[in-house]
Amino acid sequence: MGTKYAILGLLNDRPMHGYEIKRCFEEMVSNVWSINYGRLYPLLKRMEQEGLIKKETVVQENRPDKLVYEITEAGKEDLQQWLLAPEVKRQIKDEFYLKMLFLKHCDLDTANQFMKEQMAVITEQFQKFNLIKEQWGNVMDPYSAMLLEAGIMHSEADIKWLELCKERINQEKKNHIN
Amino acid sequence: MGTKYAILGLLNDRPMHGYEIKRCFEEMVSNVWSINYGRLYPLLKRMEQEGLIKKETVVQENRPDKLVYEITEAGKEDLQQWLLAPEVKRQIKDEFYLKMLFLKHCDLDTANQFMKEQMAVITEQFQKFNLIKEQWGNVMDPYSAMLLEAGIMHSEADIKWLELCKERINQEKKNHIN
DNA sequence: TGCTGCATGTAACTAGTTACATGATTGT
DNA sequence: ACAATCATGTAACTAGTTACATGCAGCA
Repeated sequence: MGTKYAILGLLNDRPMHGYEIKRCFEEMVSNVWSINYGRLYPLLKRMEQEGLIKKETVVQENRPDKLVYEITEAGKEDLQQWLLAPEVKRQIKDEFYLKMLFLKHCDLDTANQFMKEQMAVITEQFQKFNLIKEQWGNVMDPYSAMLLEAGIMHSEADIKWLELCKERINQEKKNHIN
Repeated sequence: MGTKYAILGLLNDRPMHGYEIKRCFEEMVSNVWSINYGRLYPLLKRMEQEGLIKKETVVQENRPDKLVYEITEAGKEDLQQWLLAPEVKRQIKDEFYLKMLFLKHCDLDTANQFMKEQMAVITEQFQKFNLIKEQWGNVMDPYSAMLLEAGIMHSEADIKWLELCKERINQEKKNHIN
């Protein structure tokens, strides 16, 4: 349950309300995780019942009330315990790779068209990451900067891989004609 | 729905029964996708109802009957349509990255211990991929070989990234003491 | 007047996991 | 005698998505 620990990890910095947690997800961990309200609010309730976090209602003027959640000692322990175990079952699960595998069922033109468009998507992502690094790299906290770096390095790997696939597929499909 | 298209993609090669599809998942796409029987069998039924695949019962001696599924024209069209659109919402979603982010909540020793163990896991994976490449690379079909290459390149990226993180975290946590 | 942001939530849904049930055959 | 392989399935569960509902504030 990554989402639970992502929430605990964010709350270990400082207490936050749901809306704020969602914002944090978007700006800090969007590269490697995401959440939506339909999952967030019920999960916060459950985590409070389990004693991992505790709630305080903050009444605001001209604004809806905020339910500010704070991590408890039990929550901190749970987080630390999760944190220590390395991830063993890792997988680069992405439909992009599935599509690449099934390019074997396409003709060469269609395959090349797909790879061209996918390459555009990935390089755009790569450039976006680099722009963020240039603009915010100096003021970012080092751990968020690390995640950004992971994004950069993996899009770079994808670009190189796509280049390799292009060559191989073009060679393979041409041989198939002869 | 990646699983649906993974099944269609496999059946586009040749007709298969459920058990066989599961085996194919394990040996061909396990690197980028996976499935379990609890999802597979009901999904096959649904896909048959939707007219994407059609079933034929093969009676066997000394073995349970097989339900062999074949892709239909509608299924082929559906597959092709999915195949053409590049993946735009891409994310390296893995709890490993989350854990790396939350190493900020650990002391230096704990963080180093985690990174050491995680590094062992990733290099083992990397070596396993390379062993498969050496042993089977020449006889593998080029598209499966491509997926293997993706696995290699991404574990390589993770190794380099972890190395970078080690340096940064050690520097950062030492500064924090002073 | 209408849009965006703040703030919390639910209902209905899809996707995926785990554990179990059945029962024969083949290999150690 | 026991485990693995072949073969299909279901029930109960967890995880995650999408769309909707409410309502006020501030801005163009």
